[in-house]
Amino acid sequence: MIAEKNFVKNGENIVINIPCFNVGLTLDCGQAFRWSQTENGDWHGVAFSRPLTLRETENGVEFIGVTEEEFEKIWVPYFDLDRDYNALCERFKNDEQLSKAVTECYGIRLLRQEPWEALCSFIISQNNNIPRIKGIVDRLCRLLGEHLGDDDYSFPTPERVAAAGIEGLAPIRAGFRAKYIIDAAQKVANGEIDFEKILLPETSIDEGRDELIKIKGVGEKVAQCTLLYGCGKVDAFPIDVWVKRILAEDYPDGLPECISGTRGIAQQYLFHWKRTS
DNA sequence: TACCAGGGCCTTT
DNA sequence: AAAGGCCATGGT
Repeated sequence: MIAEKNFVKNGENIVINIPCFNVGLTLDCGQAFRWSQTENGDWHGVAFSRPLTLRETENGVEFIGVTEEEFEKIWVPYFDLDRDYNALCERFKNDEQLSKAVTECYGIRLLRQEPWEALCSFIISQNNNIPRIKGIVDRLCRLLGEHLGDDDYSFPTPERVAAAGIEGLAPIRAGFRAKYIIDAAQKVANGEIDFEKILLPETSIDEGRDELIKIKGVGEKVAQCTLLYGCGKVDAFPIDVWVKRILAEDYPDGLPECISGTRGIAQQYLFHWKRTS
């Protein structure tokens, strides 16, 4: 179900036309690391072990080769298509800086990724740059993920990663982060970290954070990223070097009231706006 | 509270 | 082409 129900089946494809969905911005604004643009301008990647190609046309966004069932079950939640971003952005415009951010970065949607993938990806992100993060994640998936045909691989399960061990991860060249990835994989695989519970709406951000920081190499920032991008906690608020700068320069007296409840989405607009301006 | 931990991208010289 | 700064950080 989409808030503004506006999709049609076009042969093998689903075409949607909804406000505030810029595919390139959404997939390349630093929240996910497994999407890339092909030569003809399409976007291709893998999520939930399903390869997907997206195409922006004048009729809307085409989900190539996707059934209605897969669209509803997988891609509507992944691309947060049930949320009314126009209403959200209107609310954000009550703040001066945010008003610029949502105008200049119009079309960003917050992706609802798999919890384990988000956790692992943001452990890899620490003290690292985006091109290299993508490289490490790509090598991890090729090394331990399931081959899905063509050049597509699933994100490896925590069990597979834990079994590989620190030495087994050497080929992905994650550096000092390898030991953190293994500790995370072990704690998720043995149930010490229970994403089923963290995913429950009644589990608070603080509760989730307290669980996640038990993992070596997971501090406040990586925990907040995992909750925001992987656990549907849209009020989680990761503070990296860019957001720290924004807080110091633009919000010395604290965050505006108009983002309460969805602070993480506001953060995504501010982060990308600051980084690209 | 500093400083250190892989490695490589990217800008500057 | 070589150098050096920097990077969606956390541990010690």
